[in-house]
Amino acid sequence: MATIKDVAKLAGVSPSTASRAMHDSSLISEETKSKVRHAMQELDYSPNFAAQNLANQSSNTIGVILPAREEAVGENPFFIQIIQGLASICNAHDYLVAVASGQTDEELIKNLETMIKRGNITRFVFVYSQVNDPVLEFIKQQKQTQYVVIGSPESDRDQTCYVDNDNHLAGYDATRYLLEKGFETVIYAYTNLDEGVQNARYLGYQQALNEFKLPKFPLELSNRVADEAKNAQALRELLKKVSGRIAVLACDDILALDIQYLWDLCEVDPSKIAMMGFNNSGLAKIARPTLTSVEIFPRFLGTEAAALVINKDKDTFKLDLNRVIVPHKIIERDSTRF
Amino acid sequence: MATIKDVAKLAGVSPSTASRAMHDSSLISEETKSKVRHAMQELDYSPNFAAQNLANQSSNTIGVILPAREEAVGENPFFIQIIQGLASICNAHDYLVAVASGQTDEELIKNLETMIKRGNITRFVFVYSQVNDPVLEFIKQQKQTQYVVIGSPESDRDQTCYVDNDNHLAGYDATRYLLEKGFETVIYAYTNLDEGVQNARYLGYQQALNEFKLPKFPLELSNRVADEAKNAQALRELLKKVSGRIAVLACDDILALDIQYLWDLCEVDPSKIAMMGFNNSGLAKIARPTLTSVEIFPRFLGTEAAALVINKDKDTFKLDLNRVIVPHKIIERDSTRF
DNA sequence: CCCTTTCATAAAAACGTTTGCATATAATTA
DNA sequence: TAATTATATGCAAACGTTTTTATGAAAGGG
Repeated sequence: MATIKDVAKLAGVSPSTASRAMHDSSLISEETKSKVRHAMQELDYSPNFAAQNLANQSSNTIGVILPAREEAVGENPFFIQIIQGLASICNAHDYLVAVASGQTDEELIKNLETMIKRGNITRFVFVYSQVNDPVLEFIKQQKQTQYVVIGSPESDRDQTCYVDNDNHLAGYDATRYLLEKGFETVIYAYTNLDEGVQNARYLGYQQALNEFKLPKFPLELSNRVADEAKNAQALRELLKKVSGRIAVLACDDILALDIQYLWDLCEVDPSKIAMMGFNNSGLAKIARPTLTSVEIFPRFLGTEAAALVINKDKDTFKLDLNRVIVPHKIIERDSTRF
Repeated sequence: MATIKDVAKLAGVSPSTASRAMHDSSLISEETKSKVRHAMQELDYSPNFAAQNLANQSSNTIGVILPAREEAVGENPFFIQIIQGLASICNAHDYLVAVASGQTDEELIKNLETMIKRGNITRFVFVYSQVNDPVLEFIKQQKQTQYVVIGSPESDRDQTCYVDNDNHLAGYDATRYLLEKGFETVIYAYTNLDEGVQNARYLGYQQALNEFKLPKFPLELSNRVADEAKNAQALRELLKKVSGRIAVLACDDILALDIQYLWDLCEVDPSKIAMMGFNNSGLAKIARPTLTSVEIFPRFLGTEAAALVINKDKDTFKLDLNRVIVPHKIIERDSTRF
């Protein structure tokens, strides 16, 4: 494997000159740069990461932090697309992407300590966001570390750099879409309004209904299987109060699917009620009827986060790049086509 | 940050002695080792990865390779659990886990080249397996690289190191489970027998039926939404030929769910037909009725792969450790409880 | 034409380890 | 007691970069 010394020798210069030429230093003449470039080509040279890291006292590595809670991992079908996007961009910029994980928060933090201390890793991407996250707290405390959160940061929103969808707007757009389709009643189904995403979508839903001067029908359901009867009961009660053409907007596709299973237990004709979800997950395509949903482009969450975190060292970095909003798109399917 | 020189100075020895002491070299007296250990503690020392990598000409980094095809990523809900498991174990052993990805195979290979050449990364884990995979081919060609495949290697099975479930056995066990429950007809539904997993499960299914001297009923379905009517037709045809208590064993939970949507189009009472799937995905819990499925413990695929790839350098490495089979477990739910 | 500045390059030190070789001391043997 | 061998340690080079400092040549100014 060729080293910078080989390049230098072939180009007839010293290693220091070769190094500077490679970094396009203004100290080096165009002529010499050209010689060095040719030597590099000739030898198929590319610099060694370890040596660079050692000399620069910094690693060209981005740490990506997965949540420790096993459930959290299972729940989110997007992680992998996010990581894919992240790794694509980072790799393309010659950054390595190192995954940090663990079975508990403590273990995860211990692993992060290692990465920071021994690996000189200073830039991180959280692929989740949680209230009172001790892991985030830990990273925040470290000197010299920088991080980007994917999702809506649960605290210090103004001080943290994040990339997210605009869930408020998505809720608004979805609701308007239904209203403009002529549905007179739109129900918003959720499981837990303490969860940021569900809440944001709910606020958007409210805003749209306010603009149309229509009443809101929030419906809290349980996502526990055992509570099915209770859920059906809640749904039945609510349906008694409403009239006209009805649509149910569920906070995500899974809940939408859950509700579709509930119709049997209610005395309504499912084909008369429109359904809509969020996330455009695989489920939406296989459900019957196929489910209208809001695509949120998880891959772009990854690519945008990568762009942010990579540019963090460049001092040209602007504050208004601190938050990136990935757009969404309504994917219309059979569940709202009538 | 403390370096080995600081430790050496505090312990009153030279850096080389300190280094040897840390590696528990037999050249160093127990007394000196103890002094060094104390100094390490005192200074909270831990070695710098970049320096070690440079000196050792090898990186303590495991590359984990995600498939380039976007669909492949979306399809497999296990990736993230696998990576979680992998990262947990690797991090615990002071290995970094670097993700390699790309939008196309070419891009992915280019990124891998960088990791190998510039990053000194020589050990990889494929979190997927594919026939005629150019990426695998590329890694195989490299000198000095070692890799573990998660899933069943599609070629060179005897020469490659892999960790997988025993899908044949899983198919067998699932079928036996149904037969022992008293179902007289077991249908195996699949979408593509060219796919290794579906095929292996099918073979196990066949074996069980042979042992029971019962006829096999393979049923090929399309997973394209547009083919729903065709699927229903195929199912209806098949049902005409069979009798007694019937169970459908689908090659995975998604297909099982798909089939449940099909009952309406057939003239059968769904509550009379048992359903069973594989993978114990989230779907199995939310389906109605809840779906009996075979849990395959994806996290362990990751942890076992990590153990394999980490031990690959130790020359104690035995051939019979070359393949690791992660056990499965039938999770009984309502869809087969009658 | 000498002095100063600018420009282009080289030499050497540094980053934090590991390791081959040399060396010093203690223990053994003749 | 001198010669030999074990045992324990230090020195210095090496890994492949970057960067500070030094050096030489050309150019500009008076």
